[in-house]
Amino acid sequence: MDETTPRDGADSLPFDVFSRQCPSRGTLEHVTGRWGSLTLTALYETGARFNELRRRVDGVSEKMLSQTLHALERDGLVLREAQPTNPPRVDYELTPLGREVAGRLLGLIQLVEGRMPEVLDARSRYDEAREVTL
Amino acid sequence: MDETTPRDGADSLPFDVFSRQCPSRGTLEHVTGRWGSLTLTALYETGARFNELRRRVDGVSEKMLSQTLHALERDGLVLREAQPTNPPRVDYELTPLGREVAGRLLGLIQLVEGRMPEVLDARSRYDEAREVTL
DNA sequence: CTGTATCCTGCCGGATACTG
DNA sequence: CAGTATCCGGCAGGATACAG
Repeated sequence: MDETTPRDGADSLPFDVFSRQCPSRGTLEHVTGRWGSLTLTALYETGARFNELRRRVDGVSEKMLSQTLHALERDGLVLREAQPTNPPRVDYELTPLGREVAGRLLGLIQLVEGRMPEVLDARSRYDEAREVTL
Repeated sequence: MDETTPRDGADSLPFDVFSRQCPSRGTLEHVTGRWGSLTLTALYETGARFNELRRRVDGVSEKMLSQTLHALERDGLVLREAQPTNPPRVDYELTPLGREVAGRLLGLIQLVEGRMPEVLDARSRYDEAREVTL
């Protein structure tokens, strides 16, 4: 593979996330970002209202959840349904595309969760090896 | 589902990424982070040396690539092989676990890349709707 | 070539207060 | 309840220089 080739099979890709200015990179960051991934997967089983969502995603602030939801809604991954009642009630749920993305994220998360023992093991070994040198 | 239940089926999970202090959250962030996801998938097809990797991941700085690689190596996802030659030569490649994770990431990335037309469409509609209101 | 070390800036993101 | 507005500290992360 010569160096002008970005990567295998990527020649014909209109949206290459490995290229700096490609808009797909921004979307990927929304999806995989600190709160984006958790928000999407939190909506996988069932939709939720704002505060319910806050409770599902432990640690997220109002501001960041709001920002995250707006970005995901703009990208067409989350659907926002506001009801003009009093008190106001807003439901969030995944769009079909959002569900596909969330499904993949869920798989990734479950893989990571399931392999945490290995990860923690690797960390111990890594840290131990570093301590000796120090 | 009462509010003490974290989420469906998660009762018995030792590592729940939805909980704030769980170490799995940190690993997930390494994996899905801005540079982590691109670095891992860039190594999927074949290992690479430092500068080759920098070229594959367009836009990453030396500092961030170095940091990212260290974090991934510590978590047992990337293997670092330094050869004591002059000039120095260091090869990076995925561990078996890293390959599994990268595979999932690759699927996610390809999904996003393939659906970018839909995403851009959704964005246009969203922005248009906002402009009217402003 | 393969990195660290240092400096510096922007903006991420938390806390708080306020609105409808 | 469902958010926006504002302030502000910390750190992510870029640029640069330097080391082995």
